[in-house]
Amino acid sequence: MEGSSLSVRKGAWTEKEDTLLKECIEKYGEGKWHKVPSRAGKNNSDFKKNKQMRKVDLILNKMMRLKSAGLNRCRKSCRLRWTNYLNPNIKRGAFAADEVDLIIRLHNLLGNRWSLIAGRLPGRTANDVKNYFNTHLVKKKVASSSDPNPHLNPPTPSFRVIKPRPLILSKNSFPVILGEDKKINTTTATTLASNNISVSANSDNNISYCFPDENNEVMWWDNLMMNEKEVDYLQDSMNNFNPSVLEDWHINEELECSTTCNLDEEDNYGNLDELYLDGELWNVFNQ
DNA sequence: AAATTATACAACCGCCGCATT
DNA sequence: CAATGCGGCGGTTGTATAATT
Repeated sequence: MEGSSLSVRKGAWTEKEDTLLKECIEKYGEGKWHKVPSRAGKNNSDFKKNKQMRKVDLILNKMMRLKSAGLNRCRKSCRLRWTNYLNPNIKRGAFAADEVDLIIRLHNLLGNRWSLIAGRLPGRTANDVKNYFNTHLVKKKVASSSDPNPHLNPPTPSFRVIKPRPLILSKNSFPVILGEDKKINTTTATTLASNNISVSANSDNNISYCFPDENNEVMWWDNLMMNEKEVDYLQDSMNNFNPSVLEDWHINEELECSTTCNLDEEDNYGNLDELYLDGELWNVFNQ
């Protein structure tokens, strides 16, 4: 699949190209993919030239694509080859049963967001996950359909995709914060506490959900597993919220503040037992 | 054994959001 | 503010290999 001298190579990568790319990544690190084709296949001294010379190099490389000595590949091809194949962190071999289980669960939650799904499977790439799903999981579902003409009447998937919903709300649609008694209503507290969801607000009165510990895998998972019913419940609470209850709650105009809600089973109220003005807004989950 | 079909997965394409110019 | 370039993503295709006829 050799193209003309001015076009970039396509198709399968050769060993030589792989070597050039690996050496380039080892030398310069990942990223800056637009620079990779010109960097790969050159020795260090070439890149100690002055800025102007490097610019000339780049132009020349664009024209010549380093015909024989360098890597005649576009930036996207380089990135793809590295992220999907050459990266030493990639795990090879068949998917384990627990990995498959996780893929199915995450796909139910996230839909075809392969990069997100792969992000929870160490060593697996989005392409791997996508390929695996399409070849091993989708076909099984389709094959189970009894419809003789799937083109006219496509089979209904046996799984339901629940897409995550953004949970950032304006002050006037948010039900949680009450007045000086530092209490929140029962239903909201129950939902929040059972999902370990925290609430945060900045000085513009924009209130957001966040997860309590972004480094805690179990927490992350628990919160993601919040099902559609629970989300509906929460949204419903928000829709029925009376904004007047917010009036007594003062947001420090200088500092950002955040709260953590825990359900108190004794009086069935969610006590606002943590409130800190540390100037640091909790990491917002979604925008 | 040869031809055909199915499968697996590497790679490409077009689009998008974001940052920079 | 528009244009441009970049990194990244998901859908789709291409192709080598395996399985079947």
